[in-house]
Amino acid sequence: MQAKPTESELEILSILWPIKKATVREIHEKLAESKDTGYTTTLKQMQIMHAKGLLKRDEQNRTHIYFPAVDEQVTQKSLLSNFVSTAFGGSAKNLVMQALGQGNPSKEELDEIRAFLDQLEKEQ
Amino acid sequence: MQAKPTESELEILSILWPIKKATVREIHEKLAESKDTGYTTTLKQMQIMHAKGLLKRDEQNRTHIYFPAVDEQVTQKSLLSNFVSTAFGGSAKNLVMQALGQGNPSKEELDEIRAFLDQLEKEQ
DNA sequence: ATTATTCTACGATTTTTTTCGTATAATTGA
DNA sequence: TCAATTATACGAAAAAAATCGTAGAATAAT
Repeated sequence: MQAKPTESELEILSILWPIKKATVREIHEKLAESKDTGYTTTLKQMQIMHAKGLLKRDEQNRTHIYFPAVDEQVTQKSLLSNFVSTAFGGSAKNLVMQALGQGNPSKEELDEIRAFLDQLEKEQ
Repeated sequence: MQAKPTESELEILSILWPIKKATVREIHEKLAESKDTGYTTTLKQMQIMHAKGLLKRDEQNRTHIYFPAVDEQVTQKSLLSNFVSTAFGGSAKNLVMQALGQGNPSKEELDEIRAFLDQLEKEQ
């Protein structure tokens, strides 16, 4: 069973998911845009994540390369489920409306969501 | 400025928001359904929340009565905004679709959401 | 070839969050 | 009335999460 990533572990995963792989330094520089911690902090964090099984890494070369070891969708799903129940009293609808309200979605996105709603209903 | 509630503070707020007010014992018994911590732990937690300004309380009687001091929607909004950006790379749409997918919403809820989408689009 | 830079590993500290024990006062009930 | 129960307050400890410094090895730059 996969432990829930902490806040700062999630930051790292979020960077890593889209780009698939990265060195500690690359991650660190991304992080540095928004927070102000030392390089070894990022390094240590990623080592811990590796030990926990959240990241994989290639140790062939001196500069290790890290990969996500957990699937983005799967992780999001479990975080979301936890979040909905603690922050939104279990109501996905409330969360959805709030999210839409502040997300400023484009017409295209709205249409995608509509299509998705239709499909959901049909499946039922 | 309002500090972000921690995980277990959020559990307490979630109980309190719908029922508006409660004693420590009432909260504790609710919590006891899902976790297994002592009474004084809940008490202390609520005292801390009071000190932080997350809860108000009426100290008239020996058994204090606690109230939420932060608005549910406002708090949810800020938590959500944080959550979307860390867990969903800032894409509200992705979060919404994932939430709908697992929420198993009823036809009524789906319709509400559709109406909401229409309204959003009109506003733009 | 030397020096400077860049990495990892390791251990430790700091900070934050959660939990609990004990003392004391108020209330309840036998 | 006197013992048992139920509250709060307070301090502290335990647990979890985040941060950093230093050492030593590999690589790069001069």
